[in-house]
Amino acid sequence: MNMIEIARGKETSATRAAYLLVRDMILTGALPAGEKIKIEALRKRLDMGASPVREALSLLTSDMLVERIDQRGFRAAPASHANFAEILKLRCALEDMALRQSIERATPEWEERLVLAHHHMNRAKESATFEDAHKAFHRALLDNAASPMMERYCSQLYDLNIRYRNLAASEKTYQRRDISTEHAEIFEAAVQRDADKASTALLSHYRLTGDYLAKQLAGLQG
Amino acid sequence: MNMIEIARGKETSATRAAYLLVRDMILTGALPAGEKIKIEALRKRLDMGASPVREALSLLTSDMLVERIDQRGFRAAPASHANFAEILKLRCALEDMALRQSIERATPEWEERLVLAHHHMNRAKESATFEDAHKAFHRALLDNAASPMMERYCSQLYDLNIRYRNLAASEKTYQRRDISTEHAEIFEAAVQRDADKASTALLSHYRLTGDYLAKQLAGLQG
DNA sequence: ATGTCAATAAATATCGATATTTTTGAAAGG
DNA sequence: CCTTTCAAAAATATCGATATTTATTGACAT
Repeated sequence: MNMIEIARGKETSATRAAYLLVRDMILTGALPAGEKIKIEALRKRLDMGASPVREALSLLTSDMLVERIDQRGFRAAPASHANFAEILKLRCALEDMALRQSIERATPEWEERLVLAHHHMNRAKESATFEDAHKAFHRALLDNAASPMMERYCSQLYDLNIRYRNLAASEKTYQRRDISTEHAEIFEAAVQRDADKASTALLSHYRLTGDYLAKQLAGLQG
Repeated sequence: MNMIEIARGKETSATRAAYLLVRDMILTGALPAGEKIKIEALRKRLDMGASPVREALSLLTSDMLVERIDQRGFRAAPASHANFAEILKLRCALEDMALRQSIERATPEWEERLVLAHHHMNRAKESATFEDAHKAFHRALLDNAASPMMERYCSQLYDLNIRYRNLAASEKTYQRRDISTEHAEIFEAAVQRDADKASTALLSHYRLTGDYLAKQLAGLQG
């Protein structure tokens, strides 16, 4: 049973299966940035009708992973240095706000969720589930802001950033910096409910990663 | 010839026509907040197949004007005080950033665009085109930030706010405050390239309008 | 009355075929 | 040699019909 059948089996609707699969294809670069997405080819590859594919692509527009051009179909969102810089800037602004709001509303329950998310991430080091655990940790940090729109924006920006990480990873070098120390710093500050310290640590984490990635992305136009 | 035919004639694709029409229906309240949107009914009303309607609704999901629930269709995004407060907060944060960036990059060309936008808005006072001119003025303020994602977010949030204004307008009272003075203040500060002053004026404009609307929206849950 | 269950009705999701539009590529003209 | 033009090919957009899923109703038991 291949990935497509698994996704179709698990997910209730063909549209949702297509959404998740295409999303993954764009994030991993299987559908390269800026490239035209041909409905017919995708339709066959995913083994479903054109309607759910089109609908999935329309939904991916929300996430700024797909661009829709009236009467001439869809394309994977282009990647550029300028776009990457914009994502970094917006992330810093929004996550600063979300994290402060999260800490402001801190409860023992949130603290426990955070402890677990951090633990799971450390546990998953080097494993295939690390990416998921990492995302879950970052999500848990902001969760408590109880601000659905902000969460949505942050989640979208996280994914867009992952895409650039994957783009950079296809270049030769690998991350050297000790990420887990940075995560621990953010985590400790959040648990201590020190918003300034936590935010500073989080933003510095993003900016360091950003600088690092920007260097790897030298082959990008824009 | 009715509105639908006009929209279909002007717009190249049925999907785009549906997108604009349904968007308008939600912003004006013709499709009430939180209400289920039945494909078949819309399909007949817009006189087109189900596919473009579904696709338009999927696109409106980007704008947070429509919610999609797998296997049980679409609904107009619910409205609540909490949601309204969130929109206001995000607008303030993002537009502050965008306006400062816009002013930082100020050029004579931008200044001229701003002058015109402000003039058109004043000219359109009391006219049916005021809403468009008002939106154009606010857009022009942020335009020069040259940050497509930020512009998109700001534009989305502007529309979401308009929806609440329309919701409030259906209540009895009307705006008393002198809006044009506030606009003039923002405008003058921007032209003087005083970012702090401009941002303060803009945010105060939003917060005053926000407070005013919040009072009108007493009939809302949440 | 109240809750459950099955049968029915309604609505969504999806398919396959067709109409429209854009793209391609080769021939003609400057 | 470069542009323009037009027909063929390819791709998108849309429709109408059908399969699936969810919601409703009313009979029946508690």
